Amino acid sequence: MRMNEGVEWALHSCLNLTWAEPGEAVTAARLAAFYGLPTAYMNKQLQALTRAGILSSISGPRGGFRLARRPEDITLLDVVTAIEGAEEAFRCEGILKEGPNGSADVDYRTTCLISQAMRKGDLAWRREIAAQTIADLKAAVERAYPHTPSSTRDRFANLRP
Amino acid sequence: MRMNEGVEWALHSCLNLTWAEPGEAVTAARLAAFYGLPTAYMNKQLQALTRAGILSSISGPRGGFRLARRPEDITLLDVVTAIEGAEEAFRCEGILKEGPNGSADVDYRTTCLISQAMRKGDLAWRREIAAQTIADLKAAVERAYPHTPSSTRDRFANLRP
DNA sequence: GCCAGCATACTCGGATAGATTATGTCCGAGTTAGTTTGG
DNA sequence: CCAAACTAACTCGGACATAATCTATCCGAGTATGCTGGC
Repeated sequence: MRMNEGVEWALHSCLNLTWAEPGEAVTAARLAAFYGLPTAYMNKQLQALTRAGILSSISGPRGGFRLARRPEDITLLDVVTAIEGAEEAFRCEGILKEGPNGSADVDYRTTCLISQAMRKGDLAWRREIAAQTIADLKAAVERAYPHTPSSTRDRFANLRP
Repeated sequence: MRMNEGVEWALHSCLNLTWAEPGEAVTAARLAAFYGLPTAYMNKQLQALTRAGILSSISGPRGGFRLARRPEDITLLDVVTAIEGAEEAFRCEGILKEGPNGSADVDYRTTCLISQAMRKGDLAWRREIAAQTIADLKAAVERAYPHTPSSTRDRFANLRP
């Protein structure tokens, strides 16, 4: 049950984009070089974020990615869902169908008590990370590491990808 | 981030074992046939539960598996951890090491604020499913479906695996 | 009739293949910037 | 000198390989059972 590596990349990239020059689009190559990551695969993650409406993309020279919404309106759950998909972690495949008194017509995701119990956990997880936004993270980082905004901008400016 | 299919099998099997005849060991073949699942793979899951101290196994004729502890002392988290392992879902690989002012000596799982934010979600999930035991499920099922204990025992007795 | 020894069938346990998903890479469609050429 | 068209480089986007993990299977080590033969 490991989460995709791309989730970490996506979260860091969204955060980094909050510190980019206003109106500036940052290319996938720069966002990847920021952490020494493979460009093409980073591009893949950014595409997923774009499809989810979290980033907007611009083609051609001077192109790249920028945040499509305000950081206050992007929750961590949004980012995770964009990369991982929306389905819950626990899979109720409805094995009760084959058990005693089982029926193929019943939706065991709603009637099976095990499924319900696991869903409680899933919902608690979702609630927790949906309560935190990129803006919250940005503020917390700037409080703990005040130099981060400027050093991020510097790195974007000086990186030669 | 899909959870192993085996988690569902393990949870149902633990529950079924609470309804077995007291002192009776149930073979992997019967537990698998209960839901029409492949025996050998079910055996693999039961082995994991045994290694985790949730079940105890007995070899030879009249052998099989039984609960190693009281249902009150087995949480859903115990079962999930036995199958999935103990590591958390979100992977902080410490990509900040390669970022500006990054250091190879720092443990970014504790200092990275993104990692901390995601850990909040992970802990909420763990807390929720650790609060529920096999005994709780057993009681809930018996309340909702009173015939389940006897029909489970019947199926164990009559299954010809 | 009773007991000891033995063969046998049964069960778990770990080692071994196959399928699915995640990871990583490549090249083409579209776009913008700069250049060139003609008026 | 100015403007319009063109060239060329750059960027995203999706299609294509490779690696890791999950799923499924197989066979061997060990054990309790039931039988057999002797006392």
